[in-house]
Amino acid sequence: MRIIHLEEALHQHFNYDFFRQGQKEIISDVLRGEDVLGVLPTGSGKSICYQLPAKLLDGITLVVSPLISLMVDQVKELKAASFKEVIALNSFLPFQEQQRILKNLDAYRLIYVSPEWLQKSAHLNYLKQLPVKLFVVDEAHCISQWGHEFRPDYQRLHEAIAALNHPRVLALSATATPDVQRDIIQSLHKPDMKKHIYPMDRKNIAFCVEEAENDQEKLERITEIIASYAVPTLIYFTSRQAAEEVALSLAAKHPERNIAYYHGGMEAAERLRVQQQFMSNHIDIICCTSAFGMGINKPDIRLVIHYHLPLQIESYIQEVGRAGRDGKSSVGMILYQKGDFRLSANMVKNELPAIENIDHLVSTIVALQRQHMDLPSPEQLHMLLDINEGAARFIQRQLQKHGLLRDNEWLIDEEKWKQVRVSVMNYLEKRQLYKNKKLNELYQWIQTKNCLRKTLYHPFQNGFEKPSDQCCSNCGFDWSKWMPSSSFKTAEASYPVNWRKKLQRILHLEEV
DNA sequence: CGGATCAGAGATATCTCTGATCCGGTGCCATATT
Repeated sequence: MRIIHLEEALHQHFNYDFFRQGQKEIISDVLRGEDVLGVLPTGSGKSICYQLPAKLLDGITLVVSPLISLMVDQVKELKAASFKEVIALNSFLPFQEQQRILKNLDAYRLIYVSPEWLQKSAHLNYLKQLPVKLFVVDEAHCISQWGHEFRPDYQRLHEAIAALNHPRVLALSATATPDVQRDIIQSLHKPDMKKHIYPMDRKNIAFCVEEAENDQEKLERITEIIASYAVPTLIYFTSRQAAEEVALSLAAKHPERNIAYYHGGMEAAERLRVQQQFMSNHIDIICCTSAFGMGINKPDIRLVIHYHLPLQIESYIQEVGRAGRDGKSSVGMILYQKGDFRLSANMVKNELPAIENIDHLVSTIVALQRQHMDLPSPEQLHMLLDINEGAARFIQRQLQKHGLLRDNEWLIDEEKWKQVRVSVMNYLEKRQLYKNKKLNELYQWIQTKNCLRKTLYHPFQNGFEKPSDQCCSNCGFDWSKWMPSSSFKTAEASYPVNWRKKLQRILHLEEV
């Protein structure tokens, strides 16, 4: 085999002169044919870890990506860098065009797909005819965070890997705690994955936890803070409605700032616009749900405030990690009130079905079958049982796993259900316990009297870097000593009035 | 927790108020006829 000089290849194909931390080690292992789990901090160039192998391997690299918008960005970027043999396959492609592309898939070296797309046997059949040499799972923590309930096809990637005759696997993530790493490895059925784990602590972020009595007080605190600091800011919420409401009242109190909201219930075009205006500093504060963030690479976000708590520490690390990508001093602030825990606990609970829901489903299907009536599609499950969509997906996945459901076909009989009921019930309990454990970890962390930085990172890695500015509110964090550098100009100074008007229209604020 | 929604009671046959109850967040996918 020809000896490849990786630096030369990197220069030749991507015009970089040297590798960043971790890249070369991961790429060497991948080229050697190993299965690899790579956990690299954000902004460290994770995508090169599979893009360079895609150039060097004699075959196709398949990348599973969680969002269409991420795939589109990647493809655009690669094409701009004259890597042309790239395609993203998803529901945005017109049917005819997809058919045409599927018949000519061997024209590509790098193919992006969603986990759902990959589950269609017709799609997989096309891929099976190709020499797929590398199977990449980008943002691999999704396997653990979404795969159990929200997007169960993330837990079925191992089926595709087997169907493709076991190409080497590369799973990449920026924040995978040991719990998540275990989950990824187990779910992919690759117990011998080689781990390349790099620390994820962020020395330029100071952590600040403050307790408030109620929502009113939270709002007042945020109002004060954004009055003092005109910096790009994210405020995270658990409810879409709360995000919108707070955005509106902040906008009313701070007419000099450009404030928008962002959540999954908005039109795609609107979401894109808010995101782009934030990137270009036309918006400086976004009140958002967890929908905002993946793939956002704005270097100068200085302040990330949590108005509500996320459901696990992993989510918190991801969300706060969007601050200070440029290495400059930033703050992660958590505002909480005692009752917030109940909100989170409720969300966790609603994500899982009760075993009675499944009993009810089984007897309903059996009754319908007896009367030769039409059976509901699995997609209608949450309507039928009047449960959360995630809970319905959980049922779907469990029935699939035990052979009571195949594609869209119910294979239910009461005897079979009786046999597997106990194991489904056990799994359900296990998930509930796990989720409560994760929630509890976060809650313990918020309430600790010890150093927040140490308590946050200690369970996941050995030590952490000395903070470059202030440490945390348990180590004497002082707002008055925080001097964020701001490349940011307020919209008033740098943009003509019509921008303001436009933004106010976005916020549905009529001019008074 | 806080809000939205709903059922039932109250003074009167349509509405208004009150207390109980429920729920909140992430995104793929979809293939049809004129």
